[in-house]
Amino acid sequence: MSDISLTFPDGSQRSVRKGITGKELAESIAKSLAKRAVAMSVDGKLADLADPIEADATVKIVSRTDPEALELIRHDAAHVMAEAVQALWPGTQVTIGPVIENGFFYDFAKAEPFHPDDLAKIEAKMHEIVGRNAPFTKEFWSRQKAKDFFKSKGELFKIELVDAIPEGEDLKIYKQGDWLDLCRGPHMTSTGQIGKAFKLTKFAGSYWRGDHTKPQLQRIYGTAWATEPELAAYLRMIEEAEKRDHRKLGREMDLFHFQEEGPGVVFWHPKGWELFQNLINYMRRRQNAAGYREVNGPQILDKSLWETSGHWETFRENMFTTVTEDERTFAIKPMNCPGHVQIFKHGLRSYRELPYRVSEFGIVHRYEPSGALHGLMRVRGFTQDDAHIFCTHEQLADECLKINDLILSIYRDFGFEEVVVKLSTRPEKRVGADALWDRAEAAMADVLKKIEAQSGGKIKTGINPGEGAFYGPKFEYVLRDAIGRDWQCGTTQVDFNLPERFGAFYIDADGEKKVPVMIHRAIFGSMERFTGILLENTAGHLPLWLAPVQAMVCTIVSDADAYAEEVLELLRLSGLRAQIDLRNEKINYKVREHSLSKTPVMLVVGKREAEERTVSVRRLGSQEQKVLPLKEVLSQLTDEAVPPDLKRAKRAIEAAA
RNA sequence: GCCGCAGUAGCUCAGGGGUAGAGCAACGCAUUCGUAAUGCGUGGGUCGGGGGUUCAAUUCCCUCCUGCGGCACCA
Repeated sequence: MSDISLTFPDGSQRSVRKGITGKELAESIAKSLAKRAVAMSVDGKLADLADPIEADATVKIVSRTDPEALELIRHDAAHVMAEAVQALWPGTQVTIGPVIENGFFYDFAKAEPFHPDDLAKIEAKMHEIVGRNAPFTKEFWSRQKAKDFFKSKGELFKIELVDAIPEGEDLKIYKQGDWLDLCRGPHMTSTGQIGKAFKLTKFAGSYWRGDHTKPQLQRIYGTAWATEPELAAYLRMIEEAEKRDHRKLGREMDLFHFQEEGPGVVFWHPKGWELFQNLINYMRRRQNAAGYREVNGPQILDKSLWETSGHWETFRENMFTTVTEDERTFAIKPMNCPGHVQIFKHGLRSYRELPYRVSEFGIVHRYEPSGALHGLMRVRGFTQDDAHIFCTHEQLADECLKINDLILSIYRDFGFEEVVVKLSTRPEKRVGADALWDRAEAAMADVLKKIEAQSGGKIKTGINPGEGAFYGPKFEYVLRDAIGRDWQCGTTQVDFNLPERFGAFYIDADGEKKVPVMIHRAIFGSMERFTGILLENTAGHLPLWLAPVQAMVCTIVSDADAYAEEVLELLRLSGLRAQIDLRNEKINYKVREHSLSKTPVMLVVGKREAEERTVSVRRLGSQEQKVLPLKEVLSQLTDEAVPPDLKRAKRAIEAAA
């Protein structure tokens, strides 16, 4: 029998018998290793320990605590959960149970819904199965055998899965004791390797194959880790995430609320609106500096306009409409683009005016599915930091790159450095000829390459096939927040359709009428949603330039009231958003209250400060107190409160002058 | 929209076939106090809406609305 050469993680090489299994290999290396081994990695690909190694490869024996084993623990836990559910509720069909970030799920078909208490029952049964420590064994079955078997068990979904496996591919069955499942593998050596560090977290509805026209299944989510401290740390992390839920922060900080009569629309309170306006003002400055001019389009327009734009055909079910006394049908705008095209079209445009960039903080309404609504993150009425650029084909790529620069620069101002740019290509439901789509997608693919190259590898890119807007392909900018969640915010969409549909044109240098290309772009996307993201990212600890109330002057005794009023007045004259708390309460009480409402700066004044004309400064999140001269505090705070773009401008002016 | 769960005072929540309770908040009084809750007192609820069962419904049933967790959809 011939030998093969294996390379190990430490770089050493060894010649072994061809067809040696991972288990044999581990045993030949060290008994202790064989004991710890749960799987192996062959050329970076996880495999069962019982698999034979047939060719030269880099091999690592994986033990339970290796990072590679984590997905196996989770996958094995999914299998054990499926066994547990079938043991508790015979007749339940199993479907699929993949590993996901931080855990796993399994989708079941069961006539009776699960009850919340069932999670504990299933968990207990899982512990029992893990305790039995039955080995995972793999068998290769014929298609027919598998189908006959699952048919006899009434597992109709599994039969569909068998049919979906391409001809020529092995059909693997993994057994754990008496229970078995169709599975691609690999698995660890036995159920006992899963350990105890798992927990079922929630259950939910789902659709077979993710398709809402297919049967509804019941999904159970779980999390699993190699060790119990890791599980505990994960559960703590979840708790932390809940604490920074923007809906909770919105209430605690008195920023906004929702109520029954307005599903999906926001009631902004004074402090929330202040924050919102700070964001708008920042964006307005950035856009104006980048050559955009702000406009405002009508909120309600005749149906005919939406027919021309194609919205009536492709977006109708998402639109709020109204019929007036005279029986005209109007729609509340779900997008700003048709309005901007009207502005472009008004009067004759010369090629000299291109690129023609118009921006609008456009309030749009979309009838979103009820189940999609989620705080500020998904609403039915929201403000877009929208803009449209009318340009020539030649200008298109350059404009996309300019937008890219602007977007990335703005995200950096909010501390979002990790950004992924994705190109979404033509969807099934679309307007425009395929030739136009070919052209747009080719141009965008080219720009995407440039974006990646330009960033020096910092920006990751990707493709979302079929997810473009109905009028054109788009770039989606996805940012990652402080706790690792991804949010799609910005978007750049190239549109060869709308200008043509509306008959928009410009007079070119040769005196001919030409149809411009239109670029739709948004940076925050939805101002509401970005506010929510920002709140969760900062856990409510907003930077001073954004905080609705920047400083709270708190008195210790009423003897300091007059001085406190004077401090307040000076703060306000300095352009700071300050408030005063003269209530007859202890300072502990005031500090606690303003800490809970996340006021960034507390300026405490008592008798001493009043006499010395100082203030005691306490920053949110810190117990430290600094007693400083009033003058110094004013200059420090005013400096800190300058928005990042104005700070840059200030520096630029100083450098140039 | 689909599946499941929930809706009780401004907030957080307890209760449960005989028309409701706590803490915080609010209001009043006292307290002038050095960095995360001063004390005492008072007021406040058609128990999400509608319908049904019942002598009696906040409680049980139906239905609608809203929210929550997913799915599907998406900025």
